[in-house]
Amino acid sequence: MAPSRTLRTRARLLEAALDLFERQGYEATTTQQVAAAAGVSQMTFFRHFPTKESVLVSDPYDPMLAELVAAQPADRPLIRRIHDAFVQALAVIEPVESASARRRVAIAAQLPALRGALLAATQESEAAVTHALVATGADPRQARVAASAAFAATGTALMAWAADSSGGSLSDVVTQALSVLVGEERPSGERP
Amino acid sequence: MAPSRTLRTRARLLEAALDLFERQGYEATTTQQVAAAAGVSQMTFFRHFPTKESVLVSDPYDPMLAELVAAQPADRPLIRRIHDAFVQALAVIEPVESASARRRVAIAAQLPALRGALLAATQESEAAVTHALVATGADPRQARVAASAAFAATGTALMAWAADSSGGSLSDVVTQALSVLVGEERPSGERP
DNA sequence: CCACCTCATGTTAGTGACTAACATCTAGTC
DNA sequence: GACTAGATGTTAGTCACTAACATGAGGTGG
Repeated sequence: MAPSRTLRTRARLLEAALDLFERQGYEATTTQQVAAAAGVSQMTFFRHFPTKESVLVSDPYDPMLAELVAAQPADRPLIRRIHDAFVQALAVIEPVESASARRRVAIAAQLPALRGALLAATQESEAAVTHALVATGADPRQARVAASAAFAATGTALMAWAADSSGGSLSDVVTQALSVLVGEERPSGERP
Repeated sequence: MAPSRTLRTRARLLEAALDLFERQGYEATTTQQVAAAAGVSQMTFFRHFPTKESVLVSDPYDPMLAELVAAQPADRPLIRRIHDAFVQALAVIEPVESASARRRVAIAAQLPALRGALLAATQESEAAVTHALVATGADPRQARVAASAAFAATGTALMAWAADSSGGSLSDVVTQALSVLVGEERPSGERP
């Protein structure tokens, strides 16, 4: 069963866009070129991706994240709950997305404007997590702050991960980043 | 001594832009209209503000922040140091900027794209703070994560502050936001 | 008071992201 | 082999932003 025409076109556009971005740079690549390389018109590009940026930033995992956050025991600190939910989410996401995600993040990490866009794009996810926390009785203001901090930390770590191709699994990097917030700060790892 | 022509034009543009944004919305306002309202050409607008967004997001305080961060005792946790530096910085910034800043943030808080832009704009400040921390011997990765988390939390709190005009001083809001990260989570405020 | 020099500004023309409206074409259905 | 819905094409336009060159106003030195 071949994927629907819509999905195939979208995949061709994504592939063409990543190729061109990597080869000639994001800014030097026009949406026209991407469309042409995928064999469609510019209009079709914009029907599949609302903006040029959106090729690099997509985040269909909000509902799962929110669920996982809500499932954490409510008596633990907010950031700890978010931390644990993220780690659980990564176990699911990593095997599927790791390849394409790294390409996208690596491209985005190079341009300040795109780094920002990537961070900005997490806002929906942030809202979802915040909502999940508030539903368990958390103070709304604190929940929002905790969520934004956690996403910022994760996003920052993600870009560092994509930039040094030195490796380390996605999970490891994110876990390390979040543990800075949870309060375990030590250059190496000994426990008092 | 009257301010230079450059500064006067910039001030007129800023005022005209805020007025129009508040009255007819950010997206519905074109840079042409802003320029016309300030009595200059569109070209002149872009000479004073590199982008339309930049009217709402400006951040000349990076150097001070970095200095204050560097001045914190190096044996304290990263986030605690950032927290203290922010509080000290606000004592200086608040009296000067509070009025215009609130207008700008209030406008930006309404549009998701602008909320993102505002968060994204803190990246230079983040870099500055990260650098200051690393200079004191902190682990670069941890420093970056801590800085991004702190700025995200602050930015989020800022937007909440500008949105509910219910008041509370800028310092209070930011302090509360950061204390979520420092690990003092309590709905209200009693101290153990 | 005039020539002069420097910048802020104006003008024009262009690129590129994105949108609206309407025409067309393709994939599966009956 | 028509039939219909959704994917695509075409065209024309708006708006943010840029490059090139022309003009204008301000203060300075003579």
